[in-house]
Amino acid sequence: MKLITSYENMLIGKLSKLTDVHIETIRYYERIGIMPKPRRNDGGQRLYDEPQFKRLRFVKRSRFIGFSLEEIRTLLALDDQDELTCNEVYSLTAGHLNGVQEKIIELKSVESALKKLANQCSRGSMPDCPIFEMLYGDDSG
Amino acid sequence: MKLITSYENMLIGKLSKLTDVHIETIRYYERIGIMPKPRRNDGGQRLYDEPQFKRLRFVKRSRFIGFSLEEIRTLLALDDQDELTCNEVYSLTAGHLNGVQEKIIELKSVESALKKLANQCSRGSMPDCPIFEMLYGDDSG
DNA sequence: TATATCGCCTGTAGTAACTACAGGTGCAAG
DNA sequence: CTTGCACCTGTAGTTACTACAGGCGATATA
Repeated sequence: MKLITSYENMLIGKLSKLTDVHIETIRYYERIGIMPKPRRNDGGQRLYDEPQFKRLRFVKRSRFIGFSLEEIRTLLALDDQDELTCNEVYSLTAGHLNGVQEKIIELKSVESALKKLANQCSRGSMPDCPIFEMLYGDDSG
Repeated sequence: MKLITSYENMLIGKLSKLTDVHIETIRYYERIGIMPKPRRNDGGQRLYDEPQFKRLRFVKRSRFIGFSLEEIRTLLALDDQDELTCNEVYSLTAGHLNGVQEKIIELKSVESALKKLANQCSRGSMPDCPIFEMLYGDDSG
């Protein structure tokens, strides 16, 4: 009869579902120190609480944004040590934004190359496929 | 006094420069069968010729386009066996175009999230950094 | 009570596509 | 002859997971 899920004493499976992070990944994060070692119950199963949940959610969001685990480690360390200067966080973010924008530009050029390839293709089965020609021939445009 | 570089009996370093593929990567491609085993000189050094050069350039271009090495292996096999049907090549290409377009959309959403983060940041060193808040807080938008 | 099933445990190995050594040889120039 | 660079082999490391294998804990059913 409880409508609100308690964040206390969660087993790993529940944490996994709440955060949409695979169980194996959670254990991996623990192994490499991204997540702290959790309490255990008598049977040795991991028990998580709300702070852990929030931390993992933070990691998930940061990963989605494209931060590497090393960058996330830095962010978490800043947080843990209360040495969080917004400047550092900002420059990480701005740097990352830059990288993402470059990647978008790159992918767009790949996209147009692929479109060109696909358009030139009559989809016949003749031996000199234009796609192949383009990838293989001397002219790279 | 030769203005035209000969593609015959190239050492790996020259091939590397011509194709802009790292030496280690060329050897790696050989190891996994993407590139054939080349001839050797008396000292055991690899000797490459024009067909090898073209093949490597093909691989490079295909990698740039975003084909995986497995996909490239397929393309090369089609070529090697003269079983090249343009249809197969086309569907690989079209499928890949799809993937690239999805990736672009995803990155754009990441971009806008990052922009939002960066814009909200006053770059002070106050304890409650808006970037952190966004990544850490309850509201995910 | 027995058993079946499920979720959890540890530890290791595999994935993609390279990259980076360590330790040794080939080859051309001074 | 020696210096120095390019090349050789083979192995291990990288990123961020993912996938077992083999075994235990808890619970539901027969």
